[in-house]
Amino acid sequence: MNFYQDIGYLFFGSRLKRLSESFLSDVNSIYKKQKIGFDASWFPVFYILSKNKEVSIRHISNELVISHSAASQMVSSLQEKGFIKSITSKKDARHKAVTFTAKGEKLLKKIEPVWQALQQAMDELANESNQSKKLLEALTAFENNLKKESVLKRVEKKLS
Amino acid sequence: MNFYQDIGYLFFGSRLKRLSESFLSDVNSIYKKQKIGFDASWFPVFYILSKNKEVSIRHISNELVISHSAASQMVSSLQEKGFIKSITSKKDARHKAVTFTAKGEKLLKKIEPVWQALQQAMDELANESNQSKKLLEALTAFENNLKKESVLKRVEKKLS
DNA sequence: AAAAAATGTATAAGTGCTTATATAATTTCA
DNA sequence: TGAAATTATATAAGCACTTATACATTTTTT
Repeated sequence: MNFYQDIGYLFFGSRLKRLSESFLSDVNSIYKKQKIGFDASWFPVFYILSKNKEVSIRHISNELVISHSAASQMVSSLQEKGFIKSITSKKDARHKAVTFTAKGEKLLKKIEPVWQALQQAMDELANESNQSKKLLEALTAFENNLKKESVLKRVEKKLS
Repeated sequence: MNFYQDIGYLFFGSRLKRLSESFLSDVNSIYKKQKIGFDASWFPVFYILSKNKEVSIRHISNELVISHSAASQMVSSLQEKGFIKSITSKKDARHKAVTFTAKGEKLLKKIEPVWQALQQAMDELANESNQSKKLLEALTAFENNLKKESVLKRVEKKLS
């Protein structure tokens, strides 16, 4: 049963997922403690709108590399809560022009200091050891290697 | 807007998740092409049962660091498909003793060569550059730093 | 030995994605 | 110009988790 030894990468996926979930849950605790009515899952859309006054749903889905459907659902949800509004574009009636409401802008101002603190904390965390400092770089390198040749092709070669 | 610059770790979670999903989807393509009726999501339970003849649901949830509920649902699903069986333990009636059926054992034999090939492919992938070689190590270091002091505490310090 | 706490399990409801499908608006091109 | 392809969106259904709840069994405490 030799091949079980280095099983690391076979459980890789769930390990990554777990890490990201505990991270998000921590971030939500921060908002709660600061008494800010914000949820970490809203971050991506708020972040994009903080940089672009007006975006389409397709733009959001492209930026976040999620399905259009997911982006559409995010926007619907934030719209129901009154943080953003979306109106059909004048120029191209297929597009929705998504923007902050006044309420959304106000919330953005409140959360920006938290993002800043979070950013600093993560930077420090990443610098605590040489290895974790390299995590983002390692991740990028790994992703790039995968682009060169997919897991699928790599395994097919072995099995044929 | 200086603090937006190095936003890397704020999108960290979704990036990890995406990588793990594309990995799992690739692995499923492999099973399909090899005409093996197996799904990547069954791997964790099959793997654990390949190492332990008999396990409890609680053991599965601990090993995989998922909720008991999730483990329970996995077992139910694999049981419905006829790959495993679970009977109430003689020694402690709270436990279920989960084991392979003959059908499950047979499938295990079929997938083991694929796991082996996958393992080799991932090892090679990890060795293609110094940086991606370090990915698992970097991940571990990062996790350990987080254990020392949570993101929550780190951010609270900054904000107070 | 009885009461309280801990442990193991199952199920319901919720979340945030996915794919599949449908519909409308625009662009391309024969 | 009209038909076909593309683009943007919304919604339904499914998936794999989660938390909350309930319940049975065992262990611990007094």
